[in-house]
Amino acid sequence: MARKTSLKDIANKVGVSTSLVSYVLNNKDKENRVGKETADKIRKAAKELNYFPNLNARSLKTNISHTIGLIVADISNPFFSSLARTIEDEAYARNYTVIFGSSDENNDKFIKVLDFLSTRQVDGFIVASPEESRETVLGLKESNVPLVLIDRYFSDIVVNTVMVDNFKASFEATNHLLNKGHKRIGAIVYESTLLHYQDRCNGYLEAMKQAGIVDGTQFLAKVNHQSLQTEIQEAVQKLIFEDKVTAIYFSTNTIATEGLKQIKNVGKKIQEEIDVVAFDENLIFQFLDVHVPFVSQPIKKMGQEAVRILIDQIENKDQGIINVLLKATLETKEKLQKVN
Amino acid sequence: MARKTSLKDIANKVGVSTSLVSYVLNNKDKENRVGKETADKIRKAAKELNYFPNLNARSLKTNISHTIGLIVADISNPFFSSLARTIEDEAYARNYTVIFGSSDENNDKFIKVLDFLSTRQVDGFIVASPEESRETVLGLKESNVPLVLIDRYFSDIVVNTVMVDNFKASFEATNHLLNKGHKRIGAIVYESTLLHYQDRCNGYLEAMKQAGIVDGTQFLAKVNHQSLQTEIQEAVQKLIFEDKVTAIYFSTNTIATEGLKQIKNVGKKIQEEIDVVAFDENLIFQFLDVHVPFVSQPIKKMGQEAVRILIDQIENKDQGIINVLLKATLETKEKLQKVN
DNA sequence: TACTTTTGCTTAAACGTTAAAGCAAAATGG
DNA sequence: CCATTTTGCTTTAACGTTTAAGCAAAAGTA
Repeated sequence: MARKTSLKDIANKVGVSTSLVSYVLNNKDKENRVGKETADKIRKAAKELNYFPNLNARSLKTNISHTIGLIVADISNPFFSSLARTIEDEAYARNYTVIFGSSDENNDKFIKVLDFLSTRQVDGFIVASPEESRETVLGLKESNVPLVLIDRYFSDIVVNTVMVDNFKASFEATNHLLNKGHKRIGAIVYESTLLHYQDRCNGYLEAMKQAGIVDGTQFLAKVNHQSLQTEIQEAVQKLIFEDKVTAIYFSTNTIATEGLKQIKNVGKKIQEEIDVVAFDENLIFQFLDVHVPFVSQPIKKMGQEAVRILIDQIENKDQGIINVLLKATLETKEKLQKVN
Repeated sequence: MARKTSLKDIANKVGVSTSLVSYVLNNKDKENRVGKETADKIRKAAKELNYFPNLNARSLKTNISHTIGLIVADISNPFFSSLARTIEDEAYARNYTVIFGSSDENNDKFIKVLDFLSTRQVDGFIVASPEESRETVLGLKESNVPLVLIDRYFSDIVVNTVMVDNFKASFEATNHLLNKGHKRIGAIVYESTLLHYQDRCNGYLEAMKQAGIVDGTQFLAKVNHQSLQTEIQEAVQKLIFEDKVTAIYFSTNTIATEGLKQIKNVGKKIQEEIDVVAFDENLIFQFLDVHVPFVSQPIKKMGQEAVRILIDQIENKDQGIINVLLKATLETKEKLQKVN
């Protein structure tokens, strides 16, 4: 691979010092009293030699790499890849690139990715922190690297966050079912230490409690991330046949997918026999003969806010700790029809 | 953000020169005759000071950034995000990070992303080149940056590629329908200059031709990427009601999703009334009451091969131009049942 | 004319690394 | 015991930038 052209190459060609070239190409020629003619010659030569600055060198000198690190649970998960996309767009627009890594909900992998990216001198991190990562995030925060937590948070770590109001959305989703007259409403949630998942769980429980119908924990199934498929299979069967629920709330995308499959598998008609509501949009909803109400997350807004906060922090337009709490809205059939 | 510890900090602490520290931490202490005790002291100090090398500085010196650039059409598209994931895993395992960008099937954006990543001194590119990007890819190739094209190719540009045999897979998919006795088989493909899409189209046409039943072009609907939804709507209606096809081949993931929706919308039963086959797996297949045969792409293998070829090239284990053609297999109901 | 100011440039040092070259002291060999 | 080799380290320069400081010539002022 041929060596790229450097400031020095341009300087030699024009017959000036590299400093002048640097000033001109950074559009600081006016402040630094570079002659108009020389400036033009330099710009022309830069074009001719197809010059691109070496950002590593610049970063070494300026300590700003214009790169942000994005760590999510799994980039191939549609929620995170959509998030990644909006983060990419926003970052590019601000002249930043993004390096990414997946943690697989595993703190050790998370640490590995963090080290990997630190080594690349990223200017800051946008992080969806995995299970068991409290200490790691705390350490990260204490290292004073600009940091924004997205999607997940820790109640006792004061740091920038961009979150969705999971509790409220869950509460509303459950209420939707309650309002339709259901009393025996099941819920399937992740067995997880992650607070945002617990919020979803608590939103459901609170709605049930306020409705005063029954102790919600009775109809609550917690499933494990690893053995999702079999556990959801069991959960759906238990809820339907033992607990005789008439509706189920699925608290995540993946749970909804598997859960709906199971309802079909056990021979029940979705919505007619077992009413449902889900957290997160899902392509498959379009293929059910009925409309599944779902909690829609403002992914684009989340990504934009996260990048904005992070870059402001990096560039010292610092405004202290910022916590953005976005509203996730329940999309029902009625609501959609109103739009059309 | 507190300054990170550098080689110099360690050198000062131990009381030696930075060179020694560099040798030791790069495990070149033996070759460079560093005393055992000093080496131990250096390693200890590095631990204590929580040293991480500055890869920008190293890269500046060595001209190797251990970063690869990944450019796809859209990272939020499930095919590409899955690909990104396997590329990430493979790259990390080889001590490389990946920076990504989406081209949106647009050559100008593609060029912008390329420049952006070049500037970051990536060691090489894995690229799913967008529409109208022949000249750009040619230029990239001529710049001698290590490069692997993935998913898409140009017949007249000799460069590393990792492809799937689209023609053959399409041919087999169409034959599957022919073997079931269908004669009037429609196909919906992208109107595109991208050869891999054309290959899919040609695979269909060739199968139809060999079957000698009818001129396939008659049942071929080309749809535009931009106005997908409406065009597929029209295409499906035309194929079913005017051309009286009894089966349809969907040549991409997105086309299949929209196409299947339309079949339902016009009141036809999938498979019973209109038989189908699709290119690429799709979550929604699980939600149809019938099994949709589909062409399964070896995404993991694609990512692994691309990274392997690229890094070998970067590290000069150069083996000339490599073209990998992977087989995409038709997954039918019968086949799946054999596995279980 | 003799000064100050402005203009247009160069020099030099630094960022954190790597690695070739150099150099003294200790160890070895005959 | 002197010459050679080995050992253990340092010095130096370089990668491509940025930027403060410096300096001579031209222009302005009085």
